[in-house]
Amino acid sequence: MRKPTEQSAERSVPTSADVARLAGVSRATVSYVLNNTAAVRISEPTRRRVREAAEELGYVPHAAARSLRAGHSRMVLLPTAHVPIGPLYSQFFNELQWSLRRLDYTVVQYGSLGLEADEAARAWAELRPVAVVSLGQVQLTPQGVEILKRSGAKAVITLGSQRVEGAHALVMDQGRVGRVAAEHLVEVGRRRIGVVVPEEPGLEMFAERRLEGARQAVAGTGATVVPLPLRYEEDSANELAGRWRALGLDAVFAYNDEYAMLLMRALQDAGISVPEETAVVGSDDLLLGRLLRPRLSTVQIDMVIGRHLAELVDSAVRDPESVPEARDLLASRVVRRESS
Amino acid sequence: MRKPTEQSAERSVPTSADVARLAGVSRATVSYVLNNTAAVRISEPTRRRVREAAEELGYVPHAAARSLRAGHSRMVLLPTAHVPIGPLYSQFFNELQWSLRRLDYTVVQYGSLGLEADEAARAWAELRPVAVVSLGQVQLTPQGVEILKRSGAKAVITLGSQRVEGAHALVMDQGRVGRVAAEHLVEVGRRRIGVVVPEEPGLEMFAERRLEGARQAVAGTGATVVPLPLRYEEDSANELAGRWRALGLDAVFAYNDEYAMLLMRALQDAGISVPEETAVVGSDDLLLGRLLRPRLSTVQIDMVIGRHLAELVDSAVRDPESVPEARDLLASRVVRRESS
DNA sequence: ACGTGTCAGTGACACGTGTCAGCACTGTGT
DNA sequence: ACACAGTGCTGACACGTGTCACTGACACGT
Repeated sequence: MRKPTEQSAERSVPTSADVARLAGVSRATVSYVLNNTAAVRISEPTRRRVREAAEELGYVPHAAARSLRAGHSRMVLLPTAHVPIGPLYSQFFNELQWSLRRLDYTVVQYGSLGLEADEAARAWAELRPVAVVSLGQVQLTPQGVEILKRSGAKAVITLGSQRVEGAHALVMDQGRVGRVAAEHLVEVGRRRIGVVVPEEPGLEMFAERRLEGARQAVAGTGATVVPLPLRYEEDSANELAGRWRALGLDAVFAYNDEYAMLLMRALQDAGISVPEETAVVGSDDLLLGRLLRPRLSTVQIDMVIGRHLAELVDSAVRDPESVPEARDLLASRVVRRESS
Repeated sequence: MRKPTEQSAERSVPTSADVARLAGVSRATVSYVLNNTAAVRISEPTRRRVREAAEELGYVPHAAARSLRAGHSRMVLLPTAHVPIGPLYSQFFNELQWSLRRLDYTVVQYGSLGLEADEAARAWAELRPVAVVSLGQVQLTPQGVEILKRSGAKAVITLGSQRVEGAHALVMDQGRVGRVAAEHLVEVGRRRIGVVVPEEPGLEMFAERRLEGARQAVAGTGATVVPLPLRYEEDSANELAGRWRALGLDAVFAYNDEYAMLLMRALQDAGISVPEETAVVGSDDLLLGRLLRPRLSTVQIDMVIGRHLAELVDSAVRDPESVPEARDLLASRVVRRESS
């Protein structure tokens, strides 16, 4: 009764030593049994005793101790700042998470709101993740990448259009979205095509690429592209619609279904007929776009990036030297409704 | 030149021992300096040498080792399954993250997609978080709570309308949203009020409470409430609109601006005039709702929960026995536009 | 009686960190 | 000359885990 092991220290969390004591075996045996270590043979009765003891104590291994001993973890860190919204992102994210779990990684999102670039990198490095996937919300510097790699990260991967020295990159071909939209508009006979460029921060890298894609699509067709800065507010849209005739456009690719809806309403309120006078095309195929009259034409995007990205992570972890510089084509097609 | 410490073991992660060696001091001193331990006095020149050595090696402390030694962490775990979308959630989430950081907690989101309840709890427990905030996407059982508490979690907090034995709860008064909506509709003279109940999984707990709130609001006024199951699809909305006249409703609170927009369009297509024949009220005050004609009336919700929740976490960690059973009123008001 | 082999399990170390007790010096008062 | 306090630093332990080298016990063939 002098040892405080049994019930007196009730509130301390059980360790594998406690399990070993209860099962009457050594700690090593406990480890072998609970991890199903193949190279060691333990008799079935002993296995049962260990498992029952673990169950009874409610033993849960200590991840930190485990990865400390192992010298590495299977943690993939996903820095998060302002959560982007929308079903597309949600789908991508779920797919990434799911695919990484299948590959036996643990996905951890780390809130990095309000941290400066290298400060953030240091915070991430403390967790010793095996890989870091940056969605471009926190700007990653080459120094940041160096910090992470030095801390043992096998792979640092940037997603999107940014490219950082030392990091792997999965380039999303956002340009493709602009390209198919502009191609469609040219095909239906439009000549002067506006391209909405959102002014909201954090969207630049998508917007710029889509604009660029549209430019490529019209090259050599005689059509032209005009960038149109727009904030996601009614006033901004009305202001733009007010000087629409002066711009002399007969079509607009509006970055997004949301921006498209906003702009289309403003155009109609300003007396501009859609699609006769101006065609409107959005992107993402939101259900809400189908509710407007005319129904909104849109670019439908297949989000298969999640699985690609997961595989990129895995191969980069296995062999950090291989730099596949993957590129995803963002398979996308125009769904023509009534607004174009 | 026989020690592989300097450049030959280049690729190994620097530890505090390496820093100590380079600075020519003991490891203890390094720890004291880098943590600014108040109770120990170290001369300024030594401090500088240590800091410079740490800088030169790119030393980053090992969070796992640290929390292993400390016996506790400042990690708040936020299980994530299907990411809910929408600006409201985004705002809440950023606020929570920000507030917890100010209280010196580290927020970690853990992807728990596809895990069963207690399996998930065990996975979380491995990380030994000091607190777990469950948003109700993964159903938490009393056993799950027990597992977490036994693993050292000081606070297990559920957010939303679920309540779990053993866990603290921050009850969001979702009923309030339904209440103000229904009150408004009664006030403008409506008598038979439909309340849309989304059939999508994961929304039940919100939907049920809002319905309940609407029921409370009409009690004693002579008005009645009719629940209307609806999927977020055009077909479902059209089907509902097709039998609208048979339902004999003169108003509907549609759970959401999105559902409201969907339903309103279907009603109009079915020849039912809004708001004359049927008034429509949504919730969340999406910008897009203002684009429809008539403009959508909506319930505007103040999301101040983030800070409340952070404070609840902190107080629960400080004194796990205190059970404040907090309740948030979801301060909300109707913004009347043209659809009601 | 002795080497050889298999089975079932154990003891001890290392991972990187924080902290406690203690040690060598130096000044300071008597 | 000695006690005493203060300063600046170090040695050693503990946290919980995985794994390697090793040990007793027993069976078998000669």
